[in-house]
Amino acid sequence: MKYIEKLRNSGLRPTKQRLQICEVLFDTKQTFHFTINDLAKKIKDQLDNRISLATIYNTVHAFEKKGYLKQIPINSNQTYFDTNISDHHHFYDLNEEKLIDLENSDVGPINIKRKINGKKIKSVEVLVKLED
Amino acid sequence: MKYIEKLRNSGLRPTKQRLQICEVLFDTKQTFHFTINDLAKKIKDQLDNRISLATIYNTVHAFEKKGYLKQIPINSNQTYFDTNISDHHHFYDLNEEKLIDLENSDVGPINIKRKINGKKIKSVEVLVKLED
DNA sequence: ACACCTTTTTAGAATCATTATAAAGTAAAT
DNA sequence: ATTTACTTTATAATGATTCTAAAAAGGTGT
Ligand SMILES: [Mn+2]
Ligand SMILES: [Mn+2]
Ligand SMILES: [Zn+2]
Ligand SMILES: [Zn+2]
Repeated sequence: MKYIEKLRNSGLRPTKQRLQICEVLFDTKQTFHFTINDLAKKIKDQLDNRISLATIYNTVHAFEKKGYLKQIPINSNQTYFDTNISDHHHFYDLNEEKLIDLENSDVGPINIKRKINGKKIKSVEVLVKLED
Repeated sequence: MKYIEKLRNSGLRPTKQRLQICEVLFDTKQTFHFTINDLAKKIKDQLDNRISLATIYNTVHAFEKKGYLKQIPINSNQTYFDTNISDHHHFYDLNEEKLIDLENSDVGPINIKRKINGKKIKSVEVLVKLED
C-alpha cells in the first residue's frame, strides 16, 4: 500500500508485480547493489508467486527511468543497479567481484575544471578498484 | 618491426596478426577509445588481409592483460577499450554516446579517505556524464 | 456491475556481444 | 628436422538482454 502513491505519481500503474518488486527493492534497512539475476533470485525466494523475467527487466528499467534506481558504470557482463540513489561512489573489489558504497564524504570534493561546449554535467562518479 | 620486442618482452609471440593490430592501435598520433567492433572495422579498412574476430578478441584481451590497453568502466552493451593507458578520466556524452578524455590535471586530486581492510587501491577512475 | 481503452505481463523467440572448441597453422626450442 | 607450445581460425555455444504478440489487468466513465 505504501508504494501505490509513489507509482501513481510517476505515471506507473501500481500492479501487483510492481508493488512486490518495490517491497523487495525498497523495504530494506540497507540499500544494496544487484544484477537482474540477483533480483530474480531474491524475488523467487521472498515471494510466493513468480514474476516473469521480462517483467523484472521492464520494471527495473521503468524504475531507473523514474530515478528510483541507478545503474552503476562498471565492466561486467551483467548490468549492476543500485537502490542507493544518493550521489555517491563505489569501491569495486576485483577479487571478490563485489561493490561497496563509498560515500561522498569519504571522497574529497571533485572539481572538474574542463568544460565541454554546450554540454552540462549530469553526474560525477568515482570507481575505486581494489585488489588484495 | 618496432613492436616485435615489445611483444617478446611480454611473452607474446610476435605473430603477423598481433603486429598488424599493434600498428592499428598504437601507430597513431592520438590515443583513442574503441569497441571490438570499431577495431574490427578499422582493421578491415586499414589492412589488406583479414583477421578473424576471435583473434581480435584474443589479442585485445592479451594486450589488456599486459597493460597495453585499458578497459573503460561504462554502461554499454559493448566493452570499451582505451589506447591511452595513462591515469586519466572520462567524460561520457550521453546524447552522442561518445567518450572524451579528461586528463588528471583537469580533475582536482582525489583523496579516498576510507580504507577497506586488507585491500589496496588499484585505480581511481572518474566518469563524468554529460547531457545537452 | 459493465463496457471500453490503455497499460502491463508473460512465454517464448530473437538478438548480439562474447567466449568456448577443436583442428590447422606457425613460432620457438631442441 | 623434429618436437613442442602457442596461435589463429571457423564455427558453435553461451548468456544477458530485448523483442513480439497475445492474454491479463488497471483505470475511467456509465
Ligand atoms: Mn552492461
Ligand atoms: Mn560491458
Ligand atoms: Zn552504491
Ligand atoms: Zn581515455
